[in-house]
Amino acid sequence: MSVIFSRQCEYALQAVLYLALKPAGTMISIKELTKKLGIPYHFLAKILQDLANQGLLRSMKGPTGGFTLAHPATEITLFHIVEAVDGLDFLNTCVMGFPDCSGNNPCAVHSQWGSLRDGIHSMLVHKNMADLAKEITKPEYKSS
Amino acid sequence: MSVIFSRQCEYALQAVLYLALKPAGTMISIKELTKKLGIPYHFLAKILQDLANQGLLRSMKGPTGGFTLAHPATEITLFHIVEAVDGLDFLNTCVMGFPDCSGNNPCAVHSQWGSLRDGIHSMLVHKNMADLAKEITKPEYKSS
DNA sequence: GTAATATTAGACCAATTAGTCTGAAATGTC
DNA sequence: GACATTTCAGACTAATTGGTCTAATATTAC
Ligand code: FES
Ligand code: FES
Repeated sequence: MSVIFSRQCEYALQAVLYLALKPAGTMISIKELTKKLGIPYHFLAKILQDLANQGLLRSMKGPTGGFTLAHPATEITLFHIVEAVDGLDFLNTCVMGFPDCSGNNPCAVHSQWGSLRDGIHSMLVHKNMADLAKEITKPEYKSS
Repeated sequence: MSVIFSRQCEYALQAVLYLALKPAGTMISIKELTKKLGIPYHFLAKILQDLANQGLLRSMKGPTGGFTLAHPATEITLFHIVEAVDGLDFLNTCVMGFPDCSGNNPCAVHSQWGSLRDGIHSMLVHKNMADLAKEITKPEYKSS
């Protein structure tokens, strides 16, 4: 199992971060992304298409075509991507799997989990792509 | 998607908690568990068998048979159950899906995720079944 | 010992998620 | 306009997880 987010979502996060590192408006092809990030070509294609349809990315066909951020990197957060790919269910589901995660009918770890979840939530909301681009040290993002 | 743990693991947590509410040594049948907790009978059977094989539960066949905790409720933590069912991968995998989650090659949210993860980890370790049994208010656990 | 009741074991099926393939449509270059 | 290169759309396959079914075995009660 992956941690919290689906693999699809993880790939989306990685790819969008890669785009954020390029000068605004630069078109990046799936080919380049798949080569640098090691994500299966056609799978990534579908994910990016989806993000484009949802307005997070812009795309263009033909040679010199590719994908680019649809908004300034400062305005795209991790949260936007997670929301677009996996949805927001993780914000109100119970760790122990009980159906109603709320103050009404809390499980025995509800309050503790609540604050941890808030922590995750705020991490996602406060980290925008420009921040991440500045902090990233992974080599696959750095070369050319 | 479930939050962090597989559905199997969620069911295990719910079931073990149910056992912890009964006087030590009381044998509880799958039938009772499945009725009270709404978990599919045969699926739960497999999960409990597995927990028994791993030494967390004791089981007995025949009428008056069933399952019971193999150790005092104070000595079984959420962590023990998660470890037995899902394993400990969640403790060292990257939120963004990168292969190596460590200080060597951290992603841009590694340190923040690290402390949140530690929070989850310590929640699991510090909550034992006796604690949970005391705190639980869910009706399905309370009636006889 | 017989019958009833419970777990055990393992094969099996269903649903979801991950990943592949093919062909069409758009765009840039010559 | 022909051609190469790219995304686009959707059907398809593979793998994992969730869930079902059946027959066997152990135990209790009569
Ligand atoms: S009810 Fe369990 S985490 Fe909210
Ligand atoms: S490297 Fe991403 S969370 Fe550790």
